[in-house]
Amino acid sequence: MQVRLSKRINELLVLAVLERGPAHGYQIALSVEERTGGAFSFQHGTLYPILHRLEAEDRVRGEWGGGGRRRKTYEITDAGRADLAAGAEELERQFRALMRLLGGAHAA
Amino acid sequence: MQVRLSKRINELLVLAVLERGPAHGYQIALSVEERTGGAFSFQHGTLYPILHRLEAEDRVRGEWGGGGRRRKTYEITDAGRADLAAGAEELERQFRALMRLLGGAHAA
DNA sequence: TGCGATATGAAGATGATCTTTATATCATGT
DNA sequence: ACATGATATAAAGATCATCTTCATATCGCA
Repeated sequence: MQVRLSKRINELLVLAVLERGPAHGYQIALSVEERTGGAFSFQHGTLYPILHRLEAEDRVRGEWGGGGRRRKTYEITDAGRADLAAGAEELERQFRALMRLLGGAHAA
Repeated sequence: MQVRLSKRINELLVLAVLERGPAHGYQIALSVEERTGGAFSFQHGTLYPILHRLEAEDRVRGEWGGGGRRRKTYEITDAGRADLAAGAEELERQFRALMRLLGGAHAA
């Protein structure tokens, strides 16, 4: 698997949540879990490094929010949006190829 | 992600190929690449450990084939077939959940 | 008799993810 | 006032899957 699928999926999940509007890390984790019906979730030791990577690569922009509480709000950048669109398409292509091969194996 | 998706996918790819009939490692690698249109492929340093794991867990059965050439032919077991069916279904469920979230992000 | 393809496996490196630890604020109950 | 649990982030260390490389060996072809 040339591209690490899990890594890519994790990035896309974060970007997809942020496409709906800015959020901070904790919210993103809750959102992913809720919006995938529990199929995907983040350990916080996984999520924050991903956010830092996305930020370092300008796919998201992070800003420390005011108000006592130490919290950082992220928003998706244009580059992030483009990456999300390309990634979602590529991922769907990959999964179709995968399910074609697995397809005969399960009922329904 | 509670279950490592890539690991699971790799196992299912191998099992799916073997469901079509016995094969040895090298053939499995070619088959996966061909049948997924290049979307998935194995490095041999990845494939053989997977086969050994599947064999140790009785999801496949390996037998050293005769004929000079050192080659081991694998066939899927009943447990492997059951695992494949369950895995394919679970994977499709996960994929649908994923695409629901990513869905708005790409054209078509 | 080289060379490339076929064929398998072990060892070491890389790196993504998970667990743990640390820190700190806020809301709620008592 | 104080404890507790939820919110919130991050670094450090452990684990483990995957990749790269090294090692071995046969087969077909030029």
